[in-house]
Amino acid sequence: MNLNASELAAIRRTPLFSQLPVSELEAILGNATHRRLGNGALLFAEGDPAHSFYFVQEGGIRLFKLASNGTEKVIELILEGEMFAEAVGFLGGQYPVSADALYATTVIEIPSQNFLQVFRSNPDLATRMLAALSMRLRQLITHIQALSLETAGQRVSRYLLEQAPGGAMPFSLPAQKNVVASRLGITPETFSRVLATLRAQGLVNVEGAILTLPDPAALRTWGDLQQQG
Amino acid sequence: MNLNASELAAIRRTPLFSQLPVSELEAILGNATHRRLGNGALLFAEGDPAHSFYFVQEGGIRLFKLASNGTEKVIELILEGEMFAEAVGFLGGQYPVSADALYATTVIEIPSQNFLQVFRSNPDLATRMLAALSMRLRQLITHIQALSLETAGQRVSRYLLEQAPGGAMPFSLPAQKNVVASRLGITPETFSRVLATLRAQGLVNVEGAILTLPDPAALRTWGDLQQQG
DNA sequence: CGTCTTTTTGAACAACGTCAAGTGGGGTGG
DNA sequence: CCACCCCACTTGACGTTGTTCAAAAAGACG
Repeated sequence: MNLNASELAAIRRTPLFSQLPVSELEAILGNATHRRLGNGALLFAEGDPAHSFYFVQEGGIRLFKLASNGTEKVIELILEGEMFAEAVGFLGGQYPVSADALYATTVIEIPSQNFLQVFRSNPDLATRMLAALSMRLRQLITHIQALSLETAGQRVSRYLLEQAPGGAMPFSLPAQKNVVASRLGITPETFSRVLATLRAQGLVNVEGAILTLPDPAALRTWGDLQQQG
Repeated sequence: MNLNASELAAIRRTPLFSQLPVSELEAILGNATHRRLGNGALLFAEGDPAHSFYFVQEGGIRLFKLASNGTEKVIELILEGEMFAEAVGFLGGQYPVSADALYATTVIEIPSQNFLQVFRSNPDLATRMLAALSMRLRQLITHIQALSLETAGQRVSRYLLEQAPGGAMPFSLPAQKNVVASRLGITPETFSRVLATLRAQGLVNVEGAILTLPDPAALRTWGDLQQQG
């Protein structure tokens, strides 16, 4: 195994692997390797044969799709300590999205092959896997709902509320504003404008890259008011 | 078991159960029951405890979410012979969407409990399940992409092309136009207008409720041209 | 036929995107 | 230490798409 103790521990903190016996975890991670990615480096492209899934050890990953006119649409942002592309091995097909690094990033690449073997003999792992997937399914459904019936204001306020740990703690955006904007399905300009109104109303404090939500409840109310109709 | 032979056969035509040994299939379907729904009848609501998944024996189901202002957004349309909500049992939680009948509909309600048991002892079923889920995951990702970077015209043309079996065969929309429009994330009015232009250009023929695409390739090209940017 | 619902059509409006010009801050080199 | 540049971000003016509201037309059904 190519991983050290602290890396193992990190992987064990994911819901999927938290209670897997050591022997099986080792079987899965047997061929795992590190991949170090510079800022913006491509990890895989949409359509590439899907042979591995990934754990973000440090940094962040952007999952996106390319439209035929060349513009990119961010589907999801994966941050430190999270896993992604776990599901792809099961169709033996291709990655449905492209992935690149939000900044200097280290991922652990885990070939799906070993995982599939352990999976077949460990019902508990299988169940966890299903749970993880169905959770992601729900997130995507929420995402769809947000895109199709929320205004830009609603999406931004909701996103900020999701980011704020606890509710009023300071936090920083996980990526550049144009990336976050794309994740929200809006342009950087619109994102900037919404943030400006929010700041003007005292609902968001901006100090450099650090954001604070002085009154999360008020922000939530404001978001609801944005509703069109 | 409450199901007759032809019902069993129908269920066996789903990818998930196509190769499951009879004994296990019977174990899963042991407590299955019929549910007959009138036009528009509610099967379950978002937030209801999720105890079962469903097979559409006859008719169709609309999965939707309610916004806080009361408007409904269609997430997916489930037609005859398809299954849905397979995944919910694994989180033991609540349905993330509401479901009602598109027209008079019969579904087979399968308690997830039995399924979970068989699942734990049958790695093959588990693998199929994962495959099914990751396929649905991909569909949702496509859906998200469509909503966030395709114009109304593109979405309609793509949807029509998806519906047309083979390419040029006549077909009818699976639901009323306002339902389909919502599924596409547009208003009925916009849907109607797009269809009107399409008809004017000879790309779609409308005879009552029956649509035909005389030239699928041309329709696809037209859709690509709608691209904004 | 008359009524009710679905669909179509029309016109005005609003939200968001686009294009373009500015602002500001952090890093680099003088 | 300061000046400059570069890049991300902001701000402004304008155009387009799709929504909204309203009303007419077309089906469905008794």
